[in-house]
Amino acid sequence: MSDKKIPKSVIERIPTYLDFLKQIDLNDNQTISSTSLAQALGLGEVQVRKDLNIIAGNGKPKIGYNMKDLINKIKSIIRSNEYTNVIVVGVGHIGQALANYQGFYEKGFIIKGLFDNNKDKIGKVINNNTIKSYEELGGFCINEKVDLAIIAVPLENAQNVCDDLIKYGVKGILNFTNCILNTEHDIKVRNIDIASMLTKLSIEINN
Amino acid sequence: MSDKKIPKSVIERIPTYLDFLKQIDLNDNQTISSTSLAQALGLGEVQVRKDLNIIAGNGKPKIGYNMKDLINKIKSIIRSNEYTNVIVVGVGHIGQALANYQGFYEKGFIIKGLFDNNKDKIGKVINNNTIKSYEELGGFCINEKVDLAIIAVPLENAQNVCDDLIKYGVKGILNFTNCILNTEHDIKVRNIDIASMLTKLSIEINN
DNA sequence: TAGATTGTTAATCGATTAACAATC
DNA sequence: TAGATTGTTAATCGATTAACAATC
Repeated sequence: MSDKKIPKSVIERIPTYLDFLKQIDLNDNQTISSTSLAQALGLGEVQVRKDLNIIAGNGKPKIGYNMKDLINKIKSIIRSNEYTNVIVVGVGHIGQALANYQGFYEKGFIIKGLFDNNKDKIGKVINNNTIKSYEELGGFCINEKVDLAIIAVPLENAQNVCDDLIKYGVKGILNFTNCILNTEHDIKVRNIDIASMLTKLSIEINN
Repeated sequence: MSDKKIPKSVIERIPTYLDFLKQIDLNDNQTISSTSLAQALGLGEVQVRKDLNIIAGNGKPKIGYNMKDLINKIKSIIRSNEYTNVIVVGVGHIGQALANYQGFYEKGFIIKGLFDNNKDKIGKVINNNTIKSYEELGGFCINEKVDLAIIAVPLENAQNVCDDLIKYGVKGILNFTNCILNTEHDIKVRNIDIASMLTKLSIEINN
């Protein structure tokens, strides 16, 4: 990356910007101002201006930001000019839902493989993906250059799977278990712990 | 609430503390120090001490924190001495996975109702819950005093469902769509946008 | 008493917001 | 030129970390 590091807080907002920009007709609107973006997304307008300056850095006074350019800049930050390969490890209820999830493709992700160690599941087809044996994980990750993996296995297997994925060169993990994954290498991990989300909501309601 | 407001950053960590405390045998260990907690959870020890002070506020020098007391304090913050009723609106792939999710009960949540507007789904039973018609939503929320709801409907219906839920007295919403929900009232919303999570991971990998 | 551990006060850091200058 | 809109610099705010005093 030639550019400076993007602050964590800005990363959090980038998908929101991209989603919104994508849904606007580029023929009708060639530029957009930070003011209108801020209003539509419920953010501060100075914040949006600062974000866009970090992301694209070529707004024009009086005119705003060129939408096409903005979208391309964001896409290049995400590296989503091409599709990114993702695998799902663990095809339980959550794993199945993910395998069927329609939102990935339009955001530039393709589920390339499903893995499970349950013999009854191996070979079954979900949404055009055949469930593979866990033994095939290593070879697959290396051959297909898998960068991102989703862990949706039972809690007790999560750390093992995580260790394996790192070994096989995966660079980012989306973890659906509430296991605190131990990762020494510089791999990126994000956790989605659904029950904890409810817990946090519960606290906020009473806070 | 008689106590002061709990800062947002501390709320984020409370489920982690509780999960960890619960898995320790209370007979073997009656107290725990901030140092050991910090190490186990990969947090700073001063941070843990500050958090626990806000949460419980009765650590004893040389001894640490009484585990039983700590657990009870956290539970009272979550209001999870009793079970909290949750409903799921939208029984697609994600909704079904949630209906089957085993992690809720042990964290004090019970899925009390599943709702969908698809006639083919209404009446079907998932994990002991019969899918109800969307028309029944209002009466159900009011009668059962539902505080928390999970939205897992298609994007285009999300705002409508949200408006209805607010009308029916729901206080917190877990939103699985990538719709930016518009809520004027002081209702708490948390978003789980799975595809955006992958997007953020993608950025971090290249950042 | 001495040492471990807590709680408090001050310093640092990053993110947000405000004020204002630059410019198309 | 005047006005809208950007970008920059400074102020504020909240969270984290560091230093240290209090105490069981």
